[in-house]
Amino acid sequence: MSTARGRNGRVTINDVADRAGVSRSTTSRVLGGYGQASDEARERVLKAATELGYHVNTLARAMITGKSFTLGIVLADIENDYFARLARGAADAAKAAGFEILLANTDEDLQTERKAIQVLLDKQVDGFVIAPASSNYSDHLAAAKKRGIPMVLVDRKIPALKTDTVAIDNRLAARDAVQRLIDAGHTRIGMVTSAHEESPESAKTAVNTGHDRVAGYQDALADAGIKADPTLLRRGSYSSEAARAQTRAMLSSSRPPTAIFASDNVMLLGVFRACQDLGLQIPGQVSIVGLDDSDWTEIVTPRLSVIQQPVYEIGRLAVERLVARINGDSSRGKDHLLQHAWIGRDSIAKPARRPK
Amino acid sequence: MSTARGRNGRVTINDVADRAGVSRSTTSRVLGGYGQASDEARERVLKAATELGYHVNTLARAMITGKSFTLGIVLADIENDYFARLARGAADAAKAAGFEILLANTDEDLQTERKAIQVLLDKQVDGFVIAPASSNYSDHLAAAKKRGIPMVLVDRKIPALKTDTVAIDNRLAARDAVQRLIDAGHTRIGMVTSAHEESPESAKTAVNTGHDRVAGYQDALADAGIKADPTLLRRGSYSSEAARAQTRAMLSSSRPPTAIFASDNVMLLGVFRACQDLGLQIPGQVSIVGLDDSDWTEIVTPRLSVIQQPVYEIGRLAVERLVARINGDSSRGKDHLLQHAWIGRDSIAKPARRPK
DNA sequence: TCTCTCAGTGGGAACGTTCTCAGTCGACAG
DNA sequence: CTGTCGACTGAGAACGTTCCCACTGAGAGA
Repeated sequence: MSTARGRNGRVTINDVADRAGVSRSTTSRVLGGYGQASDEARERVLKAATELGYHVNTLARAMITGKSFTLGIVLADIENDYFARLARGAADAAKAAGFEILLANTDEDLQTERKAIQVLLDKQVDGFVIAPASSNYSDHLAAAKKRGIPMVLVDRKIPALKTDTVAIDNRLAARDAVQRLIDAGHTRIGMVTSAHEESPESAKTAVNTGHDRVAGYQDALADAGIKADPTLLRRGSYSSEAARAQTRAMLSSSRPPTAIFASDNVMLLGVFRACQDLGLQIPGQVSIVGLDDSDWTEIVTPRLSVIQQPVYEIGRLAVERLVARINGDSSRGKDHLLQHAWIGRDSIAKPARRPK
Repeated sequence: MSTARGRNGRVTINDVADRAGVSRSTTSRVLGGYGQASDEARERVLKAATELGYHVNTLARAMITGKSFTLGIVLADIENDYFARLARGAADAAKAAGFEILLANTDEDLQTERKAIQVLLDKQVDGFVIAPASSNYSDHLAAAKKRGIPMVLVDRKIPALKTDTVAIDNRLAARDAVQRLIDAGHTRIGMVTSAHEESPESAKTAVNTGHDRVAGYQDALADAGIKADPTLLRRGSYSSEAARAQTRAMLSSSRPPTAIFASDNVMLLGVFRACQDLGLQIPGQVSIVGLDDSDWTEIVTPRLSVIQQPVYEIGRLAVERLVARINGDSSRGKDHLLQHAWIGRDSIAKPARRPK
């Protein structure tokens, strides 16, 4: 009961050793569960530790062993339900493997991301999972990799890094989504995305999720022999309000689309609200499909058809791969492409006849 | 450019000192920004540090200083948008104050919570923010407090701990929500909650958020002279599916309510879906009000009226209070009650006439 | 010239662990 | 009786910092 203490108020291994009447080394062996120790020593140490309320200082341990059993998770925004669910999958996997999670939001800002990674490294994380803000500027990631810090990319690829990446096949997923609209008879299909237009030089290195989805959209159109209309591809910043404005503009134009593909859940929300704004019947007057499911897609009227990503699985697998790397797996970095799924609901119908 | 290293592959302060031609002490002073150092020494140290790519090992620093600049955040579930937003507020405040965040999910499980707190303490967090799973069993929190670890409670109160608590006035908020239904003319008002029935002994210590909201519901009824009908107070586990089932049962009973108050966002989702299940018009046949806003409440049909909590602010303020404690504020623990707000939308109307 | 001060400096201890290594002791084989 | 082995132990170094303290030398004041 007597909570004896070292000078600093904390119970240290020395206090336990003193009370148990054995050396610091033996105490450490018992408590750390390695090396040899007689039954008697073990018993006395354990008893003393319990009585004193001893708890290991993992910082001190980490200094010696070089392993902090802490993982960094670097995401754009934990408030976005996509990342929240991803984080949950990651957290569960981390817990299962005995690791804790240090969280960082980047808000898609490269500078913030650089800083966050530096802080994580300073805190001696054993590795990190990141949804990188940019596919072009990844020197900070390359530097970390060079220093031997394991990392796993989620949602977005940076092939040059040759690191493990967990995601879906975004191009194929987008293609599948658009194909559903084509199957329903649509030929004027709009897309709302936050992917910026590719500049000549970024096109070489950028293999961004957003760009992949645009490519998938174009694939589907091309396969169906539909000529892409550039006015139907709307790019805005990554916010539902931007998507809302873009969608309103597109639908109010002289040659509006009969169906719209939203590149992710944030954009989908904006697309949906724009249709509400304009009083358009879904799917009577406009069909809608999104890439990414969300809680709300099933309770709005009508329920929205979407391509669903196994987000939780992505988070979980990312951490599992990361832990494998930390534990010495040095095989070549690999793309882990998980399967997307079609969730058919009520937001797609035949195209409405429109006055020419 | 030459990335010189200590024996372990990491650049240490010794490497920098050697290169700069000064002692470890001086180097530490310059890099740590304390104590005296001549301009010349400063310059040489900084130059050497940059050249070698030196970064401090915060673990080693924390061991000496006793401050890890890491905060624990213990929440039920980061996937719940309430907690996600709270976490975001906390993360932003932490970043502003120069702290990092170690995240833990408890799933409202007491055992998990105990473990999580132990792990956080082992990792030497400087303090933590917690939404405690139980108001009754808080010995682990009391123990941490006794050890001098600062903590701030969010969303839920444990008066016995006498610690800072950041929340809204749940009883008043619930009362306000129900009052809106009464104002619209309702007298048969149901409530769906996850708060368990109070047992005689828990009633003494438990001052749970859930119980407060039930009390607020009862306050409003009592003030209006409405006799509470126990069949209209439905308790289920904390999941929207449970709320959905409870709501369906209540609405299908012989004397259904004309309006329903949902105690939180998870419950509200279940209530809403139950109304959809039964094909009931909202607010024509049933009025609905919730406590907690969510993304989806504004896009469903009809848009739901709710009491909104300043969730982000709660997270932010909690961390600010925590940081103040860490920095020496030893004033008495205080309840910080933030203002809730009424968001009037389209889910409340006069009670429908029902066949007797 | 002799103090006194004070900015600047470096040596060594400290933080709380783990790890390496040499040593003791008893058992047991030859 | 000697030698070898293996279980067990503890002293001391190490991890990468910060902190304490004593020392130096230059400048100021008497």
